[in-house]
Amino acid sequence: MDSSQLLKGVLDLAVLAVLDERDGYGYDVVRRLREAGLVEVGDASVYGTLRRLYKAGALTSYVMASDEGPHRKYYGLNETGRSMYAAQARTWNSFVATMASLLKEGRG
Amino acid sequence: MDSSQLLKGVLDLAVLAVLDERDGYGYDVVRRLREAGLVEVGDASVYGTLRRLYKAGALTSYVMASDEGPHRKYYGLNETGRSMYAAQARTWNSFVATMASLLKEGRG
DNA sequence: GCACACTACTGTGCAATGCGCGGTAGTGGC
DNA sequence: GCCACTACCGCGCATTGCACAGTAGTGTGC
Repeated sequence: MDSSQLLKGVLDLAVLAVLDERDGYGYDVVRRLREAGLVEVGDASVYGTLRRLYKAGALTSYVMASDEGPHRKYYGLNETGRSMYAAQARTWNSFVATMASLLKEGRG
Repeated sequence: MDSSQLLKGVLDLAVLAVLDERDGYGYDVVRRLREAGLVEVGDASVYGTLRRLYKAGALTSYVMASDEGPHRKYYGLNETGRSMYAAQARTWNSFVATMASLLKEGRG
């Protein structure tokens, strides 16, 4: 198992988490995820996730010019996105708890 | 997000965990996972995972007759399986920790 | 002795999603 | 002009969980 498989279904949550902290554009989200420890995340995955979340109505989007390169497409959470974030965080936490109890039994 | 996506890449670990506790056959593993809280796990997924892990050399396999139905194909961890289990558990735990720090930042 | 339910395993095809790779563009340094 | 870095997008692939259908053994009710 490399963590690429672990990301399945959780990348949405991770992206929602960084955007909940503050709006960001694709390249920036990639950097923030990597700094947070998700070093193996691919840029294409993040762009794809952002587009998917936007299409799902969870994100707002606005374009801004930049001094240091091409334009940046910023994304931010809207109400739908925030409740999606909360719901997914809950699901994730209970899932983690379930896994924790499973793993403990064989080792405690 | 339904937890089916969360299972991606983690079902291996979950199956290794229940087999580490004690040998089991497919149907039994499904039941134990569901009792542990993974209620949405599909039987075909578990059988597929068992076959995959067996093919990867992580499991031993032996067939036993049963009083209450057809034969049962038992699976158990071998050395490879145990080290795979330990490695995946470590990866999982550090991944969970990374996610936890990500989620915390946006909420206090 | 036949239909049915429950146990137990298998195969096929599908859908979701992360990724590698390559392509397009803008800005600045040499 | 060429290259590096920033920034974004599209294509096709691999993995993997699942629904569904099928095979088979055992016991129950009639």
